[in-house]
Order: sequence, then structure tokens, then C-alpha cells
Amino acid sequence: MPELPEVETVKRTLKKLIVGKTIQDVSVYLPRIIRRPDDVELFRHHLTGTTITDVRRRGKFLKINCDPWVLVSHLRMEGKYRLAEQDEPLEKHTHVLFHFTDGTELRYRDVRQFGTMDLFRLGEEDHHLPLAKLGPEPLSEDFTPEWLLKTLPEKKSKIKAVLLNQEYLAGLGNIYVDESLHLAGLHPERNASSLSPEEIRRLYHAIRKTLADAVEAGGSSVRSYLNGQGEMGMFQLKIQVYGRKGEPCNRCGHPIQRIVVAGRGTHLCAECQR
DNA sequence: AGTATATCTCGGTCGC
DNA sequence: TGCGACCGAGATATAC
Repeated sequence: MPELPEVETVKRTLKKLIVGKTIQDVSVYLPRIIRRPDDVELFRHHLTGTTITDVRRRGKFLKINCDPWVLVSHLRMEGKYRLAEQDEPLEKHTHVLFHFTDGTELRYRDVRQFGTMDLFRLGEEDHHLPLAKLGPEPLSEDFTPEWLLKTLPEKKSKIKAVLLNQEYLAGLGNIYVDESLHLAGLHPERNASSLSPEEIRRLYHAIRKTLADAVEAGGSSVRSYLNGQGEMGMFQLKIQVYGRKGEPCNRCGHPIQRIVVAGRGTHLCAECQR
């Protein structure tokens, strides 16, 4: 389930692999993936003949510049991009192909078929859904302790629900929320408004460190996540709580619990997180 | 208006 | 081996 660090890793990998390539044609085998424009033939028509000029990221979204268009792509649970030679056999669950003029092609695979693609005029994408309402980037200078100190006390939900809300903060998902809360020593069911200023500062630094470390490690390879070159990230080796139900907490030795918070499986150490 | 909860997408995986 | 339950990001709908 790619979250910010995984999408950042895919972005960096794809940037090296596809910038400068020209799209000769596009094949769409599962039209439902393409949300905008609503006509898949128009999607093909717009992209054909364009050249990839940049690959960026916003929250968990990839932004692939195909001037004068930008493809906004969300991988959801299991979406993957891979650069292939056009004569390689198609893997199962391949839904979209971007054929380049040099004989290679960018392939989008997605077993769960949850991923989405939205095409916008370059520059207009941030003013429309799905990007329009996203909260600040947690690794940018927009995300500060002062902002967290000001906004968290106004929230009436549990801290885990707040951090999962992409309109509040963009890019955290289930894994990195659980990891950040463990590092901060905060219970996921705490009301956001109950956190003391000291706890909020701890949370701020925990989020920054968790995400920065994960980006540096190339993301986590939980489930089937691979970057654009098919390589695995290494952050899963550093994971403290996610998916470790029953195993001992690396800090205190007490067993990791799994509970449900905000409708999501949630891993925590009840000894370290209060 | 903000928050909580349920529903929906899907197929691999798991338990029985 | 077969089958139903489960999982989950985020949009959407509904309730309060």
C-alpha cells in the first residue's frame, strides 16, 4: 500500500527512466482506471505525441508531466509502474500501457484495480479533485510544529483518524501513522485535542523522522510493493509495530497489539504508547 | 459544519 | 479443494 515514501521512491525512479521519452500511443485495457477525461479515446488522443518532461509527487499522488498535460495517478493499494521493452510478455493485471517511440513502454499493473488516473491541463491539476483539498506536505516547510500546535487542538477525532485524513495532512497512510505514533509514544485512540504541546512536538518530530527515514530507505516492501525498476524498499526492516501483532516491542519488550481504530487495523505497544 | 459510521470498488489470502 | 470472510484508500452517502 504505497504511502508517501513509496510514492516518492517511485517518483524518483520513474523520473530517471521516462523523462525525455515521447508517447507514441496509449493502450487502456481497464477503462475504469481512467476517471478523467471520461472518454478513454480522448485520454489516448491527448497523450499521443506528448513528451514526458517531469515526474512529481503530491501526497500519495504521482504527477507525470506530459506537456501540455499532466497525468495524476494514484496507486491505491497495489498499483505499480514498470518500464518494459515492448516485446516483453504482458504480466497479468496490466491495465494501461504508454508506448514510447523508442520501443519501450511504461506499464501500469494493479491487481486490485483500485488505482486511478486523472488527466489535466498542466497547471490546472491542483485546483481540481483529487488534489484540490489535500493538506500540507509533511516533508515540506509548510509542515511546522507551530502549524500542528495550532490545528491539532481544534480536531475532535482520534489522533489516528486525523493523521489518516488526507485533507489534514497529505501522504500518511496506515503504516506510517502507526509507526509515527509509536515513535512519539502516543496511543492512536487519544483524542487529538487532548495532546499536550509537548506531545504535539514529539508527534511532529516523529512524523518527520519516520517519513524521512522511510524515503531514505526507498520505502517499505510490505505486501507486493516494488519501485519503478522492480526493486524492493528496505524500510520494512525498520518497522516497529505495523504487522507485528504478538511480537515484542523493540523498545520495552511488551507484545504488540492489534486493534481497530477509525475502521483500520492498528498496531501499537500499549506500554510505550499512552 | 464538523464528525462518525457504513458502503463500495477488487482479488489474493486465510481459516475452516 | 472449495468457499466465505477479511483486508484496505479514499470517495461517497447517510446520520447525528
